[in-house]
Amino acid sequence: MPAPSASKGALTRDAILQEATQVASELGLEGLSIGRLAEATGMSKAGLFAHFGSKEELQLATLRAVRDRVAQEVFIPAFQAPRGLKRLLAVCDRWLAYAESGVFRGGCPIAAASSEFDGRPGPVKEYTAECMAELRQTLARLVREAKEAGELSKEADPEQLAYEFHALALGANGAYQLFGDPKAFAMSRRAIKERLRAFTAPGTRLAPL
Amino acid sequence: MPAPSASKGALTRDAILQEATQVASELGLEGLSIGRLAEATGMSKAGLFAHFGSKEELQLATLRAVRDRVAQEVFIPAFQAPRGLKRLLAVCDRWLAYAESGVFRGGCPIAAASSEFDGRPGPVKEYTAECMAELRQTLARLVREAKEAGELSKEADPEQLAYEFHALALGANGAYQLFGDPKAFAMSRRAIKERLRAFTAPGTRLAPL
DNA sequence: TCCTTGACTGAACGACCGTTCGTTTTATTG
DNA sequence: CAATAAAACGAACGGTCGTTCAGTCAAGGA
Repeated sequence: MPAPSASKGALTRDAILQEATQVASELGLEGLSIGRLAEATGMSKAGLFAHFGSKEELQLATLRAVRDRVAQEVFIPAFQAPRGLKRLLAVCDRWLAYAESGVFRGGCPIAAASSEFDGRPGPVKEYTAECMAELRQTLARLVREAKEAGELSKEADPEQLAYEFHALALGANGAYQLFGDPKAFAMSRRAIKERLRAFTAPGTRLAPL
Repeated sequence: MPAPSASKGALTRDAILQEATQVASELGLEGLSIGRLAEATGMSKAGLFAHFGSKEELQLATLRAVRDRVAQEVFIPAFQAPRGLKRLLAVCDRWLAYAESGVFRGGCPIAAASSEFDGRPGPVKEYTAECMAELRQTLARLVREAKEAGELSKEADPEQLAYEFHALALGANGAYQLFGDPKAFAMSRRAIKERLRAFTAPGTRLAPL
């Protein structure tokens, strides 16, 4: 992930953030303490701290790193699918695969942060809300494009469907973490597929999802 | 809520737990610190601590208090609806109303705890998982009963639908807390209604939900 | 070669954490 | 009312938290 010609500081910063995203995934952004993170990365508290200047900035940097990772794991590959229904399904499928894959052992850190900080106003809450809103708006846009392509009927409500798919994605992420049951992903996939079926022409293929 | 003839100890314990559920709702079960809780209830740390013996026991007692409240706000009234589709809709509707009502200002504390502790094995995680599983199993049973009553077709999969409704309920709770947008509840209600519509006889009334 | 700059360290800070202890106050009961 | 039990207290414990600061060390440019 780090550019090969990056300075020494940027290199260790990236190493810190990689560890930080894992901890945030399992223990949350508050459980991500500077002392523990310093020990895990083999450096001093003060040395690590200097890279961020405050705990809040460390939390924000961690979330930004997660967002970048989501872009590479979900959005960039999914957007190679042709515009329309296929692209919509690709984003749903990729996000679920991302949550299932174990790239973050404790599930999506942004999802965790959105629950952890929804009662704590401030920049961290705002940033996670932005990320969540972005995902939902993207889904809504993809539904709209599938309608424009004639693959979904006029009755399909983009905001409504985006809301539902978003809830099903987060639900699978949460259920998997809480119960350890990987069937959650299959159930969310099925729910999305069957919901879309109501808005497609009778013979339509709702491919690999 | 407390029995009128309860001892003094039980009374203050109930008062502590009422405050604790509010804090847990907004700041989570880890944010619920004994010092802050003591200050909020106007007693000393040691005095409060003695009621529980450990922080973990305080957390468990808080969750038990929330569960009792959910029973009174959701399950008991909803189960007065006649068995079948109406009872299923009543549970969904009541749970959403509970999440929207502000009985817990930061949303459902059990939902918050399930996210906060899903990466921390132990009694607290186990208890929240039990509560969540109970809700899902109840929903599945109600779908089954609606099928037996002939109100839902044979194709309706109780576990699948329970999973979906559960995800939509948690999704509304989370979206409302994060975005402050009460439309989330209407969208979850609509999603549940339209999903059930696919399994009902053409003219069926999907009443007040 | 000297000097600057950036990265990092070790020690310390005040604040708060959960928890323990001994004592004092308050309820309950005979 | 007196005796006993329960409840609440203040002070302190070791530990961790985020943060600050002065100092070390190595790399890079003039």
